Amino acid sequence: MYVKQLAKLMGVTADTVRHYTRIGLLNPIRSEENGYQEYTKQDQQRLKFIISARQLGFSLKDIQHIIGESEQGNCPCPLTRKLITKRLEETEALFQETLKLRNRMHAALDQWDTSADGANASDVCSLIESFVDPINDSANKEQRNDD
Amino acid sequence: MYVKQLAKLMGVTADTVRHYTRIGLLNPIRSEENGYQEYTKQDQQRLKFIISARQLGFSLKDIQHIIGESEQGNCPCPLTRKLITKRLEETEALFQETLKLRNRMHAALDQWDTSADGANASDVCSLIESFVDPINDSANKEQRNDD
DNA sequence: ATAAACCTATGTGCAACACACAGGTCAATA
DNA sequence: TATTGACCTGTGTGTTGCACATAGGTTTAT
Repeated sequence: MYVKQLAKLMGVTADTVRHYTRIGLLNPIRSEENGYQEYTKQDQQRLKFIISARQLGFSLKDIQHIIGESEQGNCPCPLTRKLITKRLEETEALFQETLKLRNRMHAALDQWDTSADGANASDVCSLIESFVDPINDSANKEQRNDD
Repeated sequence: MYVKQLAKLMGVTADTVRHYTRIGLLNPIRSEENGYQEYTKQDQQRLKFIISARQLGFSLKDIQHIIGESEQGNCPCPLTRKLITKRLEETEALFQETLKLRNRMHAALDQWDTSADGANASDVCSLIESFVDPINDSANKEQRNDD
């Protein structure tokens, strides 16, 4: 089976399959007559595993390590548990950051809705330069003991 | 002012300043005696703008375009509004994806808490290969009309 | 003068692919 | 049989926003 067929079968792009092959996650056989990569059932199973692991947030390097453990005859599960814990922390952090960014963007759009496009010569874009984040504006943060 | 000093002053790394310089966002003057980049007050203002824009989710390329508009004498605000709308959509999508990923990871950890590290020879990692996502498992999705 | 500490510019690496390119393969047609 | 066209292939490079490594220059202390 050539790259395109495997890709289609597994619902990914041919470039993705080539990428996994390049970094050694898949090990097709180089056809002698035309130089094409020939993928076997094993590669197909392997690719399925990679896709599942990616869905759970593992990086390709994580997956390499997990496969490495497995191929050395060790049970990869402890490593898997350890890795997902780290990835979960990162995902949690990304989630929080993305949430905050989204809020900032909404706040900016709200503010810009009622502000004109005025252009001082001194700045680049008055909208951006005069944006005050109501969430992170320390004067408006939680307590207002200054009145 | 050299790169380190400007970076420290603005709360970013010297590498960040160098990066912005390399892609033309900052335009320091090359000192003739030692070949170092000399940053002016203008660069400092520009850097401040870049940092603000980054906080609002604009890409460096967005910022280049906005600055380009401004330097051509046009008001960049319409462009700014258009760009942030696009970026907000992307951020919203990322937010949703990250949320779903987080949920999948939690579900996996929950499931793995009560499942042993069993290792079938045929698979790479039984934890990953036998993970069933309760959220996306179509058999458990909303309606159960098959009974 | 010389050593140590600190700074600089430039080149490369990272993640996970997507894209561009040049050329090979295969079936249909003239 | 030759040729056209559609489709496929591998390999090289681009993407984003920096961080890191390297080699060397500057400055200060001795």
